[in-house]
Amino acid sequence: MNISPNISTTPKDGTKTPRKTRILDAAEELFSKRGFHGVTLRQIASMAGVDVALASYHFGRKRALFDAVLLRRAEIVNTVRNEALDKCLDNAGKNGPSIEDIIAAYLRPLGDIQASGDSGWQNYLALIAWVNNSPEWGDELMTQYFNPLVLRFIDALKQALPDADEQAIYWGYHYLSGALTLTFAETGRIDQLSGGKAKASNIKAAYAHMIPFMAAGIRGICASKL
Amino acid sequence: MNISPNISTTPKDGTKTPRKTRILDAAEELFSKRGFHGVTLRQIASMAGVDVALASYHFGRKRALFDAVLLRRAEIVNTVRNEALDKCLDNAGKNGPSIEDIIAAYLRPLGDIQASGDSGWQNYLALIAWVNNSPEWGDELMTQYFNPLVLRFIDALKQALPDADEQAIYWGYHYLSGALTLTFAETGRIDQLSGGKAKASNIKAAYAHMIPFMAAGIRGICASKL
DNA sequence: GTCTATACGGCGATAGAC
DNA sequence: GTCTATCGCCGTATAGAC
Repeated sequence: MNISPNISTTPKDGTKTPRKTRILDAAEELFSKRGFHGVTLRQIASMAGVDVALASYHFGRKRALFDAVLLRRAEIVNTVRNEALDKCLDNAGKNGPSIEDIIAAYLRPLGDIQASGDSGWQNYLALIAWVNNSPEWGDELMTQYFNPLVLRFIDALKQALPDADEQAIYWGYHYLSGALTLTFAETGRIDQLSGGKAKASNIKAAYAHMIPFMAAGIRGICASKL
Repeated sequence: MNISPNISTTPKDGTKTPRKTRILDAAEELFSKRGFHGVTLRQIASMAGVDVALASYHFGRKRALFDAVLLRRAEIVNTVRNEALDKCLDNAGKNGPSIEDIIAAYLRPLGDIQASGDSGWQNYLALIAWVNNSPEWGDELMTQYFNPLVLRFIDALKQALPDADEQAIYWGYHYLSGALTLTFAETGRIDQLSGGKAKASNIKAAYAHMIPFMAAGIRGICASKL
């Protein structure tokens, strides 16, 4: 599936794309690297090659531009991931899908997006990582943009682990979420720490390890009485 | 062990603590909530009840103040965690400690700090979460302040899993790190998502689940051929 | 040494003229 | 749809009071 309908995926010919889109692209890139407060409208405008005031004209306040950046790709991500979850549930036998299948359905679309090499999408995912870890807006924005999908995912886990303590499942999701978003953030820390033996740029490896790790972890806390 | 020698742990009598300390406390709190760029020196000075210029007098540039905040508690955390790792290795039988023991030694001191209820320490941990997820400085600063401890921890894991693929261990650490720092961040997201069934304020639950989760996860990716 | 008052150049977001 | 103007706050430097 094409992950970027209606979205300029940072084409070479920058001048042909609408200025409004160029502003969103620039904002996405800068916000993803330095967060909301670390970026100025002038920097965004400069990177987009437009006048400062054009951003305000199109989007209003700085915060509204930030929201517009988040919103632009949210629907697409949610569609792709919901489809993956549908397929996972449909293809399962009468006992339902395995934990691995559910987690793979949740993660793999993101891995595909990240591995596509589209820098716009990579910036978007890094921005989500920033949002998720923000004490200021993490709760509000993640709830606003991704709650239905997350709740479906957690529900599938509950069905696959009918005897599990509910609280354990929420904590398991929380850990998965933290690990996932640190992977999005691409700080370079794992490269440094491992002396190059593990690389953040090796997206396939990141997800290939993440799926069995999280499945085993969730099984672990749901099996053990705490 | 006392986790806060020489450090004012946000006492009631705010006026008695040295102004330099009050500046650090205020900076710690504000940086932890809004990040480096989201805070101004004037806000910090105002919260500390001092003149703006005093921060510059004591610390120089804004970035130097930020570093001073990080440095202040880093040595203490590292000491406590190194001791926990020492004890874990000493107490182990000739086969060495289990994965669970190693992870518990790595995590439990942080759980104790967080559960102590000291708001200064809680702000500090939230700030570390911010740093860890920062594409701008995450790699540089985490390496600078915590690398020796992290390398010891990873080494202990390698010894406990002699047949494991090295890359898998680094990825396992990476996931643990992401989960841990999202827990520090206390965004309130897990409360919201679970409808109150799991609470970020329940630190004991967070760590009680985290230890078996991570142990099972690391076992999982080290056992399976990928 | 510790601290305050003040000032400066620069850039922030935004509104209003064009 | 575009640009200029404005006002306030930014980080920082400094002169001097205690």
